[in-house]
Formats: sequence, C-alpha cells, structure tokens
Amino acid sequence: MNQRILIIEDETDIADMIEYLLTDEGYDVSVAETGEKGLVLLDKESFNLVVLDLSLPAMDGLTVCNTIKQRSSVPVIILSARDRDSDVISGLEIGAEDYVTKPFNHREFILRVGKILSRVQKIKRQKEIVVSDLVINMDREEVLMGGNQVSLTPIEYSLLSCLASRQGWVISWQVLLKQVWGHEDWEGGREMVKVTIQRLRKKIEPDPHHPVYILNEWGRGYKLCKSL
Amino acid sequence: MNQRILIIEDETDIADMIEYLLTDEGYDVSVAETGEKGLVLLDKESFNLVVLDLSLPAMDGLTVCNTIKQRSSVPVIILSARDRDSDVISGLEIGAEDYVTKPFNHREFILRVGKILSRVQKIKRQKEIVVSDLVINMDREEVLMGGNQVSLTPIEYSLLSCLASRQGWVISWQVLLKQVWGHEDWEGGREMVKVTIQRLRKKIEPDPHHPVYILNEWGRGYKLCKSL
DNA sequence: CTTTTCTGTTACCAATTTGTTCCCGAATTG
DNA sequence: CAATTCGGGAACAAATTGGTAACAGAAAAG
Repeated sequence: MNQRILIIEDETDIADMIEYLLTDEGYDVSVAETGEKGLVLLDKESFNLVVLDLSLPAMDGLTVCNTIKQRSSVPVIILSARDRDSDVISGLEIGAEDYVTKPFNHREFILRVGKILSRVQKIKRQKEIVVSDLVINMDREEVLMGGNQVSLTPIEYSLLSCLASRQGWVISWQVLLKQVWGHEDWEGGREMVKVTIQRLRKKIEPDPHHPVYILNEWGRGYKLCKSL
Repeated sequence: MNQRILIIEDETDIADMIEYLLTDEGYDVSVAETGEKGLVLLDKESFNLVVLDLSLPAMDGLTVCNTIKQRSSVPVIILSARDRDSDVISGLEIGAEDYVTKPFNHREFILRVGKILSRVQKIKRQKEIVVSDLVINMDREEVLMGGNQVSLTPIEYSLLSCLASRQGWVISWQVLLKQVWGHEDWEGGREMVKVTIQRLRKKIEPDPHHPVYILNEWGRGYKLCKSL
C-alpha cells in the first residue's frame, strides 16, 4: 500500500496543486479544507504524513498542529506565508518536523516530503524498546522477558506495541480500543481493554498484582513505563 | 484568519475611528452600539478582544464588563473619559486587562491592543507553564511540583490547565464551569468549582490554607498567578 | 472430530474520584 | 449594623474506574 498523506489547506487551488504533485509521486492523498475536518480524518484513518497550512480560517494552524501532536505521532510539514507568519515560525514553538514557506519550489517540496517519510520509515524499522528485563522487538514482533521469549496472542501483542510506540505516554482506553480493535464505539470496549491489559500483565509482569511495566494512571489510561 | 475584535461604543464617531484604526492593522472588527447588543454578539460569535466604553447609556460599562467576564474569558480593554470616570478607574475595580483614557494616542492604543493579543497567543502556544516550583506540561498533561510529579484527577487537571491557559488573568467560576464541566447552568456548579479548587490547592499548594499559586479575587474569580 | 487456545462477556469488589451538603467567617450591600 | 453573598473547609454519599476471576463461544491446532 502506498504511503498516505493528508493535506489540510483551505485554499482550493493550492490544495489541488499539492494533491497533484504528491499523487504524481505515487502517494495516496486526502484533502481536508478545515482543521476540524482534518482532525476528524486523522482520528478515523491513518496517515504517514500531514501537510498543514498555518493560516487556516476558524481553528488556527498552530492549534491544529498541537492537537495533532497530542493525538498521534504523525509527522507534520507546515506551510506558511513568509510575510504573515514569520514571527510565529521564528518562535519555533511548533512541534512540526519541517516547514515550507509559500510560494515554494515544487521539486524541493517533494524532496522534503520524501526525506521525512524515509526518516520515519527508518526509525520504525529498527525499533526495539527495552525496559529493564523487557525487550520488545517491533520489527520481528517478538517480546522477550529476561532473554526468554514470551508468547503473546495477536491482540496482546498489538496492545503492547501500541503502548510501546508511545512509551512513557499515557494512552486512554478509547485510543487503545481504536488502535488495537479498530472500533470507535463498542459497548464492551472498556471491559475488553481492561481484561486484555490484565492478560498482558500476567505474561510480562514479574508480579502481575504489582505491575511495574504497564502502569495505570487513574481516569487517564495506561502507559508503558520508560525505565524501572 | 484574522483576529477578531469587538468594539462596544455608543458614540458613532469614536467607534468609527477605532474601527478604522484596527481594520487598518489587519483585524476583523465588529461594532455594537449598546452593551446589550455587544453581549448578544459575544454569545453568538467569538472574539479575541473586546474594546469597551465605560460610559455607555442604559446598561453601564462596569456592568457590561462584569457580565462579559462572567460569561467568557475574552480580554477586555476599557475606554474611559478621564474626567468622568477617573474615580472608578483608580479603584481598579474592573476586571479588565487594560484601560485607556480618552482622548488617546492612536499609536499607543494600537500597541496596547497588539500587546494583549500577542500575550494570549504566546500562552496558547506554550506547552509548558512554569510558576516558580510549579510546572504544568500541557503536552503530556503532567504537573510537577519541585520536580516531583503530582497526580491530579482528570477534572483537577482540566481546571488547572484552564487557569494556566489564561495565566495571570482572572477567570470567573461560570467560565470555569463551562470549560471544565461543559455545563452552562447547573444548580451546584458554583460549589463544584469551589470544592475542586480546594482539592487542587491541597495537591499543589505548599500551604493550602495560604495559597500562592491559585489565587482568588473576591467576586471575580480565580487566577493562576504569573510568578511568586 | 476433539482438544486447546484465544477472544469476548459478565459479575463482583475495592479504590478513587466526583458531587452534595452544611457550617463558618469575611467582604459587600443597603 | 443587619442581611446577603462569597469563599474556605470538612464530611458524607453517589458514581466511576480499575483489578480479578470465571465462563462460553469462536478459532486454531492436533
């Protein structure tokens, strides 16, 4: 499957142009005309990259960028008009991976997109999460406890890797439900996450009744701790 | 999208002048000739700043200002005639963010407007709010006191981050209620805010009985102080 | 076709949080 | 100076959340 890119841009002509450029390069491109629509799309589907215009109407670009960064780890490229937003940019208070000022050179833009995507791919490929005795090899989908392989079921592994992908961050059961099971709303979803966490703990925690790896923060969610 | 400013001013010539000044600066300006109309507009649309004349007919400026502050967290700049309202002003008994006496220097006025707006923007962009030993990380939804993590409940955190998002400015309990709980009208709402503030203080104040971080301004609301 | 494993469901308990109520003192109003 | 409103505080009740075990249907393995 092709890499997917989301463009958040209100000016139709620019959006069209970028869409054309990227589609031509072999990417799957979606366009959202507002920040809100973009966020909704990001919640529903998964993208490898977001191209975000800073000067959006209604919800401003910075807010959108921050929200994206809070909810996922998708890389973001900011589009900005040099004259209008230069002060904002110089503040560097954006969590974006790169930014491009309008008008931009098409070739350069394509190059930057490619660069970021390949960087992310690289990181993803060589990822191995280690917490004390626990080793999660995202590449081989393998989990080791003190050198011994732990056999996790597909769902258990999916849940663990979801926590591992944002190690140290708290993830709500709603997000886990969506990422692992794919459902948004599901009567018994809460319970399912709860039980699966429990099963996971039985397999990877030295003492499941006093977990040290998978911790809970009341009312907020679960996290894979960074170190013991 | 441009920043939006609402002018509440009955004297047409002054209103026109200010509108011209601000539009020229690139703001989107709306004008209301009475306090009532202004309040209605504020309920319907959203503004980044309000310029309010103190000496309005019918509903007087102070009342309007108080009502605004009860309903929203928009910053307000007061316009006053030095001779008429000086006594009121000197008392500082207004919850406004700034005030300007008529007649005023145009450049100075523009500067003040810009200053307040940029202050709001700056706080919005900040992902970490620091007051002495208290650190609020808006990204990770984490609060530290002297380096140690404080575990806040979801509602407590929500309340604190609401105060932090307008650090240094007073927020009425009505606004807090709306922002944190989502309710507009709720019998026990006032109490709830009170109790939650109390619980928050127990967790982040060195001496909860003599708070230094979360302060109250009588009859107006609470604020997270800027520095100790 | 049977056995095992995985997944989803339910029920219950304990801990924690959230909502409510009542009381008191201080500030404000008339 | 009384009456009222506001803020601080404690204590109790209701609702949520998280941990646990047990059970049954579905899927996979033998």
